[in-house]
Amino acid sequence: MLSIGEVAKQGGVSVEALRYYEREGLMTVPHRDVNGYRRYEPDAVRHIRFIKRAQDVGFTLSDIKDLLSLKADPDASCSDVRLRAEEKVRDMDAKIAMLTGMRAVLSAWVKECRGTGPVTDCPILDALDNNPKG
Amino acid sequence: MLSIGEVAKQGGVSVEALRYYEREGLMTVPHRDVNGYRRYEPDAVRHIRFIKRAQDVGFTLSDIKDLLSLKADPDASCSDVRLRAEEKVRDMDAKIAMLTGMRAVLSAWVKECRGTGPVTDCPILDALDNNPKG
DNA sequence: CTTGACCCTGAAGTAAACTACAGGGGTTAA
DNA sequence: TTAACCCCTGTAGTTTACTTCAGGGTCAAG
Repeated sequence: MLSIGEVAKQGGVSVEALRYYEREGLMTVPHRDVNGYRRYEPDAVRHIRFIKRAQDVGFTLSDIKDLLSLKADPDASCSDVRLRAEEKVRDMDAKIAMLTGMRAVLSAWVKECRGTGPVTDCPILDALDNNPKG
Repeated sequence: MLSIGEVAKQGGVSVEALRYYEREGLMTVPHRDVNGYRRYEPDAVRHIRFIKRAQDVGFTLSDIKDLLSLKADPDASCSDVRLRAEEKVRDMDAKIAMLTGMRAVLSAWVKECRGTGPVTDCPILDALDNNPKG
């Protein structure tokens, strides 16, 4: 049995984050010691790492809550999980596409700028002002 | 002279957003009519569109406030603007790289999943659990 | 004279994922 | 016994870019 501090350290999160996960229903409520301290099974560390890895590939805590209930549901199927993952991949594709587009526009403007001279004659500001110089 | 509703419509933002920009110092305080209503110069629409275009290429309102003060500063140079833009491009590159990495990992997991069978034998959950199946 | 469209202020709510703070108790070792 | 840690609760703050709400004034048309 581990204290909250030990779980936090081994899981790579803060103690406050653990209490937050508990409040948000991402973890089963741990047992309490006589003094009121939380006591975790060693398995809790694995659980935290699951959450962290899921975050690392783009899932939100809300998504993760959903994944965890699938994981715990004997009637759930593998395709339920795959659907969530595919949707997340699509979300990321959309974000990447949007960022890539913005990046392209902005870097094109940067290229037009010699970087010298007064701001009154700046191609970037002109572009933002919709005052194409050509 | 335009009412706030007219500026909002022509600028493509909400009335509340305009008042918000004013509070945040992104717009010069407009004149007031006898009844207390805001009265804008026609130029205000151009100003709003500047803000929107800057948002569309990834600048935050805080960045934009900075850009606007450069724009208004006769001593500012074009390179000041370019530095901001280059930094933003770098930020976006970092975000794109992070998303692309996450996407790659997740979609690799998806590919391992046949999408059939019980959740107890799901390669995606196994990966999240750090239980490589091979 | 009332209905509807517009305007005003100030404060609070939203999402996400925590962090920080106030105020207090438990444990251990020098 | 006092310092140095650890733990507890509950509430509030953080960031961004607004939106929503409560409560109320203004104005033109019918």
